[in-house]
Amino acid sequence: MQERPTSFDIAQRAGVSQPTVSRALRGSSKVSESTRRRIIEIARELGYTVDKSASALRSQKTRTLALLLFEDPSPDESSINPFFLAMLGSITRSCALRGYDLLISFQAIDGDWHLDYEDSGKADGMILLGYGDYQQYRWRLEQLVAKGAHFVRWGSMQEGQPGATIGCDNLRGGREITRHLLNLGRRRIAFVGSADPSFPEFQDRWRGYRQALDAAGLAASDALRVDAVSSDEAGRAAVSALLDRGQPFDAIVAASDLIAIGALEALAAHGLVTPRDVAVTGFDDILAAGVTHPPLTTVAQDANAAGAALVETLIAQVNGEPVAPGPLPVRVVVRESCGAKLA
Amino acid sequence: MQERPTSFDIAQRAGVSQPTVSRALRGSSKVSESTRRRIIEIARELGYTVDKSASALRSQKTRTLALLLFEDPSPDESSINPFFLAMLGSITRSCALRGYDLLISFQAIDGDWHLDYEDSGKADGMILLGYGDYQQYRWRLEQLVAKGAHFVRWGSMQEGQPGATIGCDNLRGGREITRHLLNLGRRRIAFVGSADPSFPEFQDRWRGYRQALDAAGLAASDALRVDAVSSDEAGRAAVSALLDRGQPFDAIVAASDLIAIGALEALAAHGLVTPRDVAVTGFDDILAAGVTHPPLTTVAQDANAAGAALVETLIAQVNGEPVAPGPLPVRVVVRESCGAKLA
DNA sequence: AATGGCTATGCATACGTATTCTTATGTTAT
DNA sequence: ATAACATAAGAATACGTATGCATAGCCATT
Repeated sequence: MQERPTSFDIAQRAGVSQPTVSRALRGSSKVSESTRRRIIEIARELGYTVDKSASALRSQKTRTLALLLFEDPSPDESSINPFFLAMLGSITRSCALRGYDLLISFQAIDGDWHLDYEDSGKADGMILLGYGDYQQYRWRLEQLVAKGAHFVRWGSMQEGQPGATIGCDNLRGGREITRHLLNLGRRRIAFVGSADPSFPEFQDRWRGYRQALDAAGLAASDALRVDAVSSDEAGRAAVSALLDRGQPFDAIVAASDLIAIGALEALAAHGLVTPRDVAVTGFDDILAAGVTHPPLTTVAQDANAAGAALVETLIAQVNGEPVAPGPLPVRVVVRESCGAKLA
Repeated sequence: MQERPTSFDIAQRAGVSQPTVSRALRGSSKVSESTRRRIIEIARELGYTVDKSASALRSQKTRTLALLLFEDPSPDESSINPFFLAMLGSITRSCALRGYDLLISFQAIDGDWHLDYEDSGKADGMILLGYGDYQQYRWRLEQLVAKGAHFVRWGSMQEGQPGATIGCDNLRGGREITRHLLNLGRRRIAFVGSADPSFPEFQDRWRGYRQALDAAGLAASDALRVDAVSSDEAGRAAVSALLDRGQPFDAIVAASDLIAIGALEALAAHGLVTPRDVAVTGFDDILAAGVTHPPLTTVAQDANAAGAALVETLIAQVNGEPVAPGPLPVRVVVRESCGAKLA
């Protein structure tokens, strides 16, 4: 266990003062190039690294971002939404590229997270990730805005929301996947997923679904919509309930891949063949979507672009450069559950 | 943007000194219960939170752990090993339970991570997660030990390794899944995955595979082993190569689920039916394993237990309480790719 | 009543860096 | 030669908390 060298140690060996060391290492223009090189060399020899706590305390900047993940309603021990996990990768990488550390934390959406991270100097800003009841959410966002906290939220991009929000084009995604099914000749298309304002992404996808039906001269029917939050169990239960209604349908637009996976299982359990009897589509393009039986046609969100956009926007905000990003593009990924690849 | 209150503000309103506030909030026994209650009340009113940087600087403890994820050899942009992602959830939760924050970071295994986190006071200890070439890894671990750094590694538990390691019982897992196939009457069982000391987990699984064959009086043949790192592409390529060898086989023990998924695809591409022609098993029980076609029989590692064990062990180590955890149990999950559920 | 011991609190300071202000050392212009 | 000035670096200090040490008050013991 060696003694950790401080900037004073470097200063002494370099024959300069401690502030000069600090300036040299931070790239200040007020230190001569020769001195800087000498200092950097000595720092490397001694294995010196800047003390994060001291630096943060003095400068009041942590160069750390916090990622807050909100659980789905049922805080099932092991399941995290795979799409968010995929974004985690790109968020982490984007942070690293910009020289930021990333704190990660799971939160109950009705917890006290809104008064912690930035206040306590744990992070310079936070990324908010998670489906969840927007009503419970909103006033906390407003509190954050009032405090002047820095944050970016992943979600449905709508007017009048407190703070910065980035999301993919859920409306367009819902519209295009539904149009895809219409083009394949499906006419009685069900929607599985909440259309409630509490889940604005799902609501947007549902609105897209309705737009596509309208454009085709078909009316969306409440009899063909059934609520489900994002889990395979919910999808299974919802589709079972739908089947029990006795309303005929030839396709299901699921509001997420997890729901779609549940839907596939429920259909199979009832002896229906996908896509022959009922076509099924998802949303998210998680890894599992490629290996379901049949493989799931879905709407891909670009998790990499999403993560990068969140990080870039947040850092800009922290630096006081206002930015107004647009919605991220989506893309229909055609596999087999929609029936497009049948003869 | 309000002014952040400090412990002095609390002290002033409570009519005590700043140190008393600090003691009261940290639960020191040297402050009277009535004073403590008053202070806590005032702190809550003012929305006070302890400044993490200042606290860390003074006490030299960050109450933060760092999770370092090492990439697979090819740093493919979007793919993270799903099993590690699953562990991430329980690691995060365990940290939260113990009042620790969690820093997360992706690292190249041959990078400079070993001299950063603890030195710079970013974290009190680190969790090391990732398959990777053990040779490149080992001397960095030795450096960490020499420095007196705190860390726990996820991996193969073997004698003489530097620092603390926690892993599941890979040997037993390999043995039991192989025995399962033997019990189902398979006799020409191939192993797909590296048997190289650079990937000790895979090597352990391979050793278990051999033990099971030995116990059944069968000899493991090099002709039925083919290298693959953990990705579906690698699995696909490996099984194609195996098929090209012309050696007959009736089962594949894949060293990971991702490899197994690649194997399923390669077999299907060659017109072979799983499990009729070739049974396939995986290792990890990632989410995707339940929805492959056919669903994958695999060895489940308990990601929750694993994450908790890592965190508990590391915190104990940080607190100077030495612990010596044993390997975590594994469990064969029987689905359909092994043929057990055929008539 | 004087002494000792215990409890609750205050005082002073340390943690290691970044920043503001000041000063020394040239350098150029007059 | 001197004044004006740019440049590089030092001195002093602030950031907010935690902790070792000192002390005031109080009760019990003799």
